Amino acid sequence: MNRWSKQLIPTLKESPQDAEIPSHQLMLRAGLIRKLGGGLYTFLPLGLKALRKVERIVREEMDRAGALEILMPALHPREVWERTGRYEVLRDVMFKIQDRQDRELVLGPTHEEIVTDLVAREISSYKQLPRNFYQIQTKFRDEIRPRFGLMRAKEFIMKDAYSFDVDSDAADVSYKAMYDAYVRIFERCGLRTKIVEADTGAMGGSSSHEFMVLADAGEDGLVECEDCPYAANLERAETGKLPPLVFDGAEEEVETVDTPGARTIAEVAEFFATSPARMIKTLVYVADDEPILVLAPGDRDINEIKLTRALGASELALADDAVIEQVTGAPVGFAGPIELSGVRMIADEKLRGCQGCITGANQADRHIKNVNQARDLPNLTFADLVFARDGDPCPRCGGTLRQKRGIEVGHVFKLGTKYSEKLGALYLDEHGKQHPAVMGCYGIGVTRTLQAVIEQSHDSDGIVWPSAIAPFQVEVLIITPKHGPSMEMGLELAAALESAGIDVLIDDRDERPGFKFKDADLLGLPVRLSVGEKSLARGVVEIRNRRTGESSDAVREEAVEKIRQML
RNA sequence: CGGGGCGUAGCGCAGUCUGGUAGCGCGGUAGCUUUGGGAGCUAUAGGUCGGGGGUUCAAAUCCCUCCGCCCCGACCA
Repeated sequence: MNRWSKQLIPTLKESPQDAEIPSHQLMLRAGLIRKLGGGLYTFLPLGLKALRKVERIVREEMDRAGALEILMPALHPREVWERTGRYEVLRDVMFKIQDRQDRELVLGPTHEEIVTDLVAREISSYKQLPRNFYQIQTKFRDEIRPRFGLMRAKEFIMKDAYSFDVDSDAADVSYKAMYDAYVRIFERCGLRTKIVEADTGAMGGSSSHEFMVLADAGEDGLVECEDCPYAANLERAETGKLPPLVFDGAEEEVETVDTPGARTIAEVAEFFATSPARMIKTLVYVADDEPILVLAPGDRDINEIKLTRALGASELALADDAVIEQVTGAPVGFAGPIELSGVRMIADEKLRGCQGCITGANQADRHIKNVNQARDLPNLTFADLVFARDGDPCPRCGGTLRQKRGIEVGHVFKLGTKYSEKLGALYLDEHGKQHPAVMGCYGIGVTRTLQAVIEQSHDSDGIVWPSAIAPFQVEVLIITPKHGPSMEMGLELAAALESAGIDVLIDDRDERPGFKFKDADLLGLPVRLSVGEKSLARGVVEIRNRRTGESSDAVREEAVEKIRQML
């Protein structure tokens, strides 16, 4: 019997100062978590109960998909990370420590190296493949900026899985199995997710999908097509072809114009009394030590991931002022592609065929107008370099893309053989020939998923838990605990519910009814069963659905069955 | 790391500009009343005013410095 009076459920009437988004506020107010420091949280009994339910769903679906649960250490010797070169890549996100022998260890931010090392030692034959290993474990990342409670924490619980296959086709099958398992997991958690094409980032690999929970508080931008299933993370999203940008002055010769004080796109556009879209934004980047002139429409933002990819660069950064002046021969703010030689240029596709545009003259306080790409910049290299945005055409069907924000709760990657080659995860085929295993990796942010559920399912009164992961499914609220018959009836019903396999919390506190009702709404358990003197006098108890707010009376005998049907 | 904000009782805040007995609401404890949507009255406990240094007869308040937290940005699996 779980009695509130014996629990630790410290609810708060007011929202703590340092919580900004609804899910974070509610987790604190409903007594699920407490903060220890930035990005560090204690799970209180109720929060832990919900977390365990998410974990159980994840475990069941991973097992069902044939993955094998293991548990790897959170502490790793530095050398393992150096073997793949990722010590450098992830240097800044890893917590580093020394043991008493001054050996260097890191707290694991992820486990590709560790699991691949295991497979390298234990698997040697095609007969042992495919295999998929997973764990549910605490990860550590020295986040630049922890945020929003569990949404981005320094320490968080992740389910990570790693598949190993004989070849790429087989790996696709493993990938699909995980993809399908993820769909079921999030469905069972009561989450509506949007699956988007994603960038593989520091993970490497060929393709990946992210499972996003649409929410204004989400940290990731994404676009989805109104007319077809296309959806992608903004980091990756492409756009369909737009008509060439043609403005007034298209037929006229280029002309250099004095533009005193107009330096930014907005200032220049204002000077010419036109829109930023007419500007050819010219940025100087340095890619692997080589300066590059990057051109884009003035109202678009450069997507550095796309740019890096298009250039085939490994390092990319905006040039500093000195480099810009050296390349353009002018102060910052007046760069342009016209009559500039000796520097590599790349332009966004949307500038192809543009006419009547305005750009910098590579002279202080001067710009050039009537630029016609085909005539004035005939030898440009084009690539997709800018972020897609709301209203752009869909790259698949030409429909309209809508921009949204989302919380990334799951991510699946096809990794290829990057890790298996470097760490020697090789197997022998039936002809005795050695091959690296083809890998995939699959993550679910378990703690983040829990918070995402609340972000997606709450109202002005509190949390609205999906039944599957609610800390308890039913709250038996005894209105006047001092009234003997009420208490007896409450305990009896709670016992009956529990024998029916339903999790029950009994609010037996000696508090005013209104106070307890408010707390019940805040906690948001799916069903509230109120036992009070008045209704007992009529021989009934009250059953209320948290989500719909509908309530109805039930006699003792039918209460359990009625509740069971609501869950 | 850049920009902004904050740090005063468990929580939410006032007081800081203009130095002079540390406050309010909620919460806690005890009692009485109340009891179907965050009750009322009374009493009571609870503070290194984030830390350190300085100025001053006197510092929550002014100065220096450090720390922590939140937001925006950059960055990130």
